[in-house]
Amino acid sequence: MTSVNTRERIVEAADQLFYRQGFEHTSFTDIADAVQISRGNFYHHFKSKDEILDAVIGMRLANTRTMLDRWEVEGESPADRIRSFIHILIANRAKIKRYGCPVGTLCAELAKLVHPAQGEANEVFTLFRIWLQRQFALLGRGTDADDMAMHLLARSQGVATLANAFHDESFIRKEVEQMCVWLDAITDSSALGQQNKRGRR
Amino acid sequence: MTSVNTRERIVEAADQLFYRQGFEHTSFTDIADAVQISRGNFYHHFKSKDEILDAVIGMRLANTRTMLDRWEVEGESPADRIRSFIHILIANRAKIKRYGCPVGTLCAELAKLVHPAQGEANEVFTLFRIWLQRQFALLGRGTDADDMAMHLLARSQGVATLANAFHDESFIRKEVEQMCVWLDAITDSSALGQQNKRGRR
DNA sequence: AGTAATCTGGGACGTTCATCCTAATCTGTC
DNA sequence: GACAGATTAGGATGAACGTCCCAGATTACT
Repeated sequence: MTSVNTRERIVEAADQLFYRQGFEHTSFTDIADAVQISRGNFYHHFKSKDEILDAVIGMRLANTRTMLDRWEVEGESPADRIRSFIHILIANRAKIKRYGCPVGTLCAELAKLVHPAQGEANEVFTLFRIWLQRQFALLGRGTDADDMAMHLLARSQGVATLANAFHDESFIRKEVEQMCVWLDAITDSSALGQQNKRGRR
Repeated sequence: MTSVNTRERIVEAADQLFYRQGFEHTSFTDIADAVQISRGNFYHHFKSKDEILDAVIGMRLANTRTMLDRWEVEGESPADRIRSFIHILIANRAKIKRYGCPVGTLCAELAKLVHPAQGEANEVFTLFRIWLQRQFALLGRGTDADDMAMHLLARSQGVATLANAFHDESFIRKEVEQMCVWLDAITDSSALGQQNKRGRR
């Protein structure tokens, strides 16, 4: 019973450390110190470091699914839901400035390591991609819904990368504004007459 | 005399390996094998691994400066020069698909390592940023030239990140096309009547 | 209360790593 | 041809790492 708790604490600590320090640069000792647990104790919960990574990715996938599902219920219109996606950048701006995007940086690292978990890490991207694709399709963009999903994903990634490199939060705000303008243009052209609110922030 | 050659070969091999495997994941043995040199021999050319990194970044900075200077001479119009920048993505599409953007991935890695050379690595970004800013200023966009430079940098980074994650070259082509469309819109609105050729690839 | 399963701590092992050291070889100069 | 400096090879070193092992401690079930 308490072991379940311990396992969760390990995964959560590893999640944070992998994000902040990278997967390879995070050692068992780092995680052990964070969870206040002995090193050798890990192997009762996980067979290897890679297995911890799998658990971390699994948790991220679950959290992402939960978040997207919530938005699908709460968001009034597809455009609103897409705006929710765009505003992740604002909500997480401080961490993005320091550590970049958790999804993008992990995928990039695992790609260089030629790590077996590469595919699972990319699944998080796919989750966003398919979700966005569905929203754009609902906006009447059936043909190029996937292109638009990828386009928006790419812009978010680029913003995170540069905000991190230049340590600039204001850049995030500017680009988020631009993305919303772009989205409004999409919305207006596909569903004429349907006015959409602007100028939040 | 031969030592200069060796030093250069070390830096070039390290450059490639840092790109493909990441800085931390590349060991002295890896570089030694690539250059066909003994391990202990490094310390006659470099005092530490960090010093090799400095040399690699220095070489990248120099190469980037050379490239940008060449474009400034060759490119007929500022818009042409910006198009040269955008087309880096096309020229390097195979490597980007496999390893991402060399600049972005290195900056992201060093940020997580809290590495002292972080600032120097970011300088490569700054080089592009200032160069693009100048081109946009020449297009009459004095006020928001820097915003546009950052915007284009971000989009390039995002494209590289996703092309790498999804292993998709065609996505690069699509987005490059879109960026050129965007650039043409900028050009047309700022310099009316100056027709610019379109539809390459 | 007693026993089996689960959990935990801490040390041991073998590997890899960056770095250092030293002896040998090469190179250029007088 | 001798000598000094530059260059090289390869082993030594100590630290850090992932992993393994096992003896206690705790928990759960009868």
